[in-house]
Amino acid sequence: MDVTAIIESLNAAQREAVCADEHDQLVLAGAGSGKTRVLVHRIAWLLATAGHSPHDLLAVTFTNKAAREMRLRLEALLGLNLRSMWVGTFHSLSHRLLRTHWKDAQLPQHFQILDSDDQLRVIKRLMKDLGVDDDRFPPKQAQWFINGQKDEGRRAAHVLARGEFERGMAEIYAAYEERCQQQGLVDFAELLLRALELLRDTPLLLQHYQNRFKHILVDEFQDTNTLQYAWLRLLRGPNSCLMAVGDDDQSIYGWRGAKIENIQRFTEDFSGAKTVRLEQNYRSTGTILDAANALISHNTGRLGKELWTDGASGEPISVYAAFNEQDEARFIVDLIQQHVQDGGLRRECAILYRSNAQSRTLEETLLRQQVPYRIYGGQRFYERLEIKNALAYLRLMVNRDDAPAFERVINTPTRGIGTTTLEKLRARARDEGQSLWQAAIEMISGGLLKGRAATSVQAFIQLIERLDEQSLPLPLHEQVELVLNDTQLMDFHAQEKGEKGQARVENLKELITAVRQYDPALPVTMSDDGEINLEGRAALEHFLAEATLDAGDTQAEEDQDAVQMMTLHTAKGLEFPLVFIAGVEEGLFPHQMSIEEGADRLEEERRLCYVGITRAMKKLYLTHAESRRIYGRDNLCRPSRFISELPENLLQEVRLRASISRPVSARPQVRHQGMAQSQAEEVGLRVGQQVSHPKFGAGIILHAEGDGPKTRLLINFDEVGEKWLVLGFAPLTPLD
DNA sequence: GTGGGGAGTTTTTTT
DNA sequence: AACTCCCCAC
Repeated sequence: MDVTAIIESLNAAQREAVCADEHDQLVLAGAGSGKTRVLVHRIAWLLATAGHSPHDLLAVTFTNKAAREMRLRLEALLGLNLRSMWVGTFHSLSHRLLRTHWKDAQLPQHFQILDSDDQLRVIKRLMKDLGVDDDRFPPKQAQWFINGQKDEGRRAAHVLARGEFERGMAEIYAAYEERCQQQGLVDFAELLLRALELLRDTPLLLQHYQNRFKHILVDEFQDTNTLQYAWLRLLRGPNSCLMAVGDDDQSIYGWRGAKIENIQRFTEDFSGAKTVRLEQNYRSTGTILDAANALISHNTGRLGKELWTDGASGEPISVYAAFNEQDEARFIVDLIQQHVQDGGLRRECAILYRSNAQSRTLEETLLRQQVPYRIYGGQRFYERLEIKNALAYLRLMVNRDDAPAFERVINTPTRGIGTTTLEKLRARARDEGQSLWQAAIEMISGGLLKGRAATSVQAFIQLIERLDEQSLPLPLHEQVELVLNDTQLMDFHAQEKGEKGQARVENLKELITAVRQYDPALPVTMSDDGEINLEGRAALEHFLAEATLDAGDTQAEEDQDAVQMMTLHTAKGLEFPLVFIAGVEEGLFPHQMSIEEGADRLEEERRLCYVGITRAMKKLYLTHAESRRIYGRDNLCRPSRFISELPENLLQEVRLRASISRPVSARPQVRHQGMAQSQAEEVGLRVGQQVSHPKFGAGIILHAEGDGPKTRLLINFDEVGEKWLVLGFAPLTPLD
């Protein structure tokens, strides 16, 4: 590797961070300032110049995607295989520690990971058993409470409960803690907390890892929560360095426990730390950066940072005031079509929005205009019902005591084991302190179940035992295939009516493919006396953990050139030449809930807007609607305060030009600003509707006043401009 | 065990 | 408006 060439390609600030001496560092990396590049090059520098081995380094990210990308870029840059280097998410690294040191962590060897869905089920079950009133203590809130406490590093015994509600919650937490321990279940927050406690309470282990990791590098540091920060501080040994890379202005996850304070106090906690600011932006035009800088300057308590570019200032930011969300969608889609007509690609365009509900209107319009699009977000592959059913069978094969898995498939597909039987099993398990599996076996052999129930439960037990035995010597994907067929899960979902069943079967097939391609990267632990079996089960266990920790993409990657649609949160870290931010209205963005929650939340919304703006490379559009249907009701909306926080000289109000619009088939219904519904419905008109007039040509309805046939319409005609016409007299034809 | 009907909910998302 | 959850009837 030519280190000199790499270093020369960096700017001064980047170079300072990459080639820094071995001390703690805080790298404040503005949007588009080459953050990942610095991280990757720093590691390369440590390996090539400072003489470290990959074994000495630990790189932590938040998402699996980011971890994969980092490893990939490093391997490409160095031309090395970096399997010995720890690169992963807080959760995957914690998981690794716990699997390796399960005894010291006081966990059963085959502990299972609970995803949030399973966690909620466990909590609901538990509350039923405890007889807790779920009106006063909603299970979702209990889950929120428990995770929140764990994220703060607090065990049930340490909860500071004030008031009846919190005391109740704390009791649920304590019972939940006990049940998870008993069943060998570990939720997401528990992975981190347990790993932290493992290191804290096992000095030799801590020393070992502190000595090993000479350098710890963290990405997206502004998103760390209390627990993650404690984890980092513990793992950084007396002779190690921590490099935290992040951007306080892009901290947008406070609502789920991220502590922006962590980045703000970093240099106090690590007193020798140097701060490097990366402010030169390689992504956006000067105009876009000026707007971003101006917006974020309205926040308080910033560490301070100003983005700049030596590139062109580019086009102004366009602001469009739509009549309603349909008009907004049409405006956006029109411009995208124009972009494509001018030779651009659809994938260069991104539509960003605050909440998922906004995607529907946009989708409908794209669909109608036959513009291919891709939506990010939504249900992920390993979270789908049919996939979770399949995984539950596999989990039972690995660990018979896994109660959530047992409950999920005991009667899926239906095999005549109803609530009554299940309740008996639960009662027995509870009274004897057994797992459901044990309870089932003992009740069968003790003759405590009668008739059909006994037969069915026995058959279920035998099924699992047989599958376990038969699948053991098989390759992983054949194990899964066997399970899908012999449990009749495939048939069960195949006979579900409608497209749903079809899709589920497809997904199950997809699961087999995914397993076939799965490379567990296992250290080969096969013993001489041919215990291939052990190896086969270990592979399955790895696969199951990975499926839970990385729930997969929302949808299979499509090669088609498509418009990119996602929430502002999802867009963080991405960039697009052409960006639309839709629904920039008070109440929606900033969201009403954030406005009500106070200044901190509002500042977070502003950071979210900052994130959105800085996604744009060349051209940015902000759109807002005067009227928007939310929860089935029309609301009048004011433009967002964020728009007025942008310097006016950077903005350009988009004049309505109906001529750029193509006709769309909005359902002919009018319920807007007093326009008479019945009258208008007859002719199929509504505000925002495009119409044609024999004399004035094509135009678009801007306003409606009055009632019945006397309704006055303000129409902006392409050729002759704005005109007031009376509905009853004007020969208007809707353009659909 | 399924399906219909009524009531209640409704930001943002990863692990 | 659209979705989930829960209860009740078949």
